[in-house]
Amino acid sequence: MAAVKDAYHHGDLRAALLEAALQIIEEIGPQGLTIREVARRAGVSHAAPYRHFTDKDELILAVVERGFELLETSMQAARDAAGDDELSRFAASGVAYLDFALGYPTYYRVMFSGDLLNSNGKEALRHTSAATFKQMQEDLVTAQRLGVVREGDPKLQAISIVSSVHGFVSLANDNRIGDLTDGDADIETMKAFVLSSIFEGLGVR
Amino acid sequence: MAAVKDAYHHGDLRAALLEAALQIIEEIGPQGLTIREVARRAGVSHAAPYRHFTDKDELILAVVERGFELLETSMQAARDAAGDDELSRFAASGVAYLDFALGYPTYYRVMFSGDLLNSNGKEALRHTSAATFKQMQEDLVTAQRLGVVREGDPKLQAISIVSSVHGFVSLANDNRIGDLTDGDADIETMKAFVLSSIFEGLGVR
DNA sequence: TGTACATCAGTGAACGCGCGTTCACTGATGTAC
DNA sequence: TGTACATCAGTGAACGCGCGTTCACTGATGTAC
Repeated sequence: MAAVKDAYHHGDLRAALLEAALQIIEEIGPQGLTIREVARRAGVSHAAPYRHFTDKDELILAVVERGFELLETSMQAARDAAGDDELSRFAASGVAYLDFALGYPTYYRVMFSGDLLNSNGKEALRHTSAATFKQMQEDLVTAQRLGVVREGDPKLQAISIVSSVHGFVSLANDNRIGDLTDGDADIETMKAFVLSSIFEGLGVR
Repeated sequence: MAAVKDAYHHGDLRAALLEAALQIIEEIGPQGLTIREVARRAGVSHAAPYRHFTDKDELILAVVERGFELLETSMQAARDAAGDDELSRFAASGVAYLDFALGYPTYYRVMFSGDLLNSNGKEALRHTSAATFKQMQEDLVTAQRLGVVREGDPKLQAISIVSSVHGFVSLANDNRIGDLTDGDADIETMKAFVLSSIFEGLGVR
């Protein structure tokens, strides 16, 4: 809705284009994301985006990168805010992940749906998510050592956690949960329940 | 690879087109699914599919329907094979669901990704999945009554189960699990672990 | 069994469309003097 | 402060492409007699 400031020398067209891209994915879905529509929403000719991105994939990748920055920042902030207790820090970053996914469903979708990216983008994504996954396993090993999480293969435990979380936010973000429950659903209650089920499964005490 | 039998009067072009559609989604992804490519793979002109489907959406919907038939059949078969014990029947149908999703990842993707369907298709999907979900809740109520599942809101329990399962198969089918674990992953072991985590979370005994 | 004919599955040319990308251009902005 | 000029962000026309869909057609098949 933001009025175009100046026809010429937009100011920050790059950011406006990324914003428009998110908006499109949110309203129409990933298949509606075209350079021309992005330009349209930014109030600019369809050739203008090429001043800022060499091609469509680069634009999408820029959205993904911004999303990962946001995610990493908020997970780190949650960790820091949780103090010194390892389990608290671990739980806090998990909750932050969930909050990010539920609070920025469009980012989440772009970052993890995969359908949008070409192979280069997927490679970048692979590295980032592998790093997060490694971190998670280390946290689990620590938690096991502290005796707050059941002994077991941390890789399997991590897969199980990621499955629950990814499944829940995917369902929530696709509005599938409303379908399943006939609208009789409080997302916060469900979030809490899913989290407690995860902890239950890990044998957290 | 199957040779085209006859140029004219194909025999069962309809089935061949559905088969081709699945193949495309498997190899290229949903965004590669076009009427023209489907026709190409079936060895037929790009106008031929219109003898069997009024438009592209109808073709996709036909794939989805065949997928749901397969799913329902195999879940019912698993139930029947599990005997009289309610909990066994419930667990068996859950395992059947997982096996379907992992054994027919392409069907699963078409059926649950949502990106492929227009609004009519989504409506059909909504009804089917709502019915399955209702059934699941009834099973949980029974299991609670029998004292094998922890007391609690069956809707929340069901959401938690569906989240885990959907998350796991989504990750597995997108090859995301290989990314996360550097290929060091046995899908069967993971499947078993995820299932046991679900039961753990439900307090099954 | 043979023939005439209706049916209907598949053909191939054509349509309009929106896409990604390119290119010569224009004119606003910033800077050196 | 004023002027000349280089820069470079955005324009709009144009390209080739693959898409979904339509349409008049053709020729193989099935059937009535």
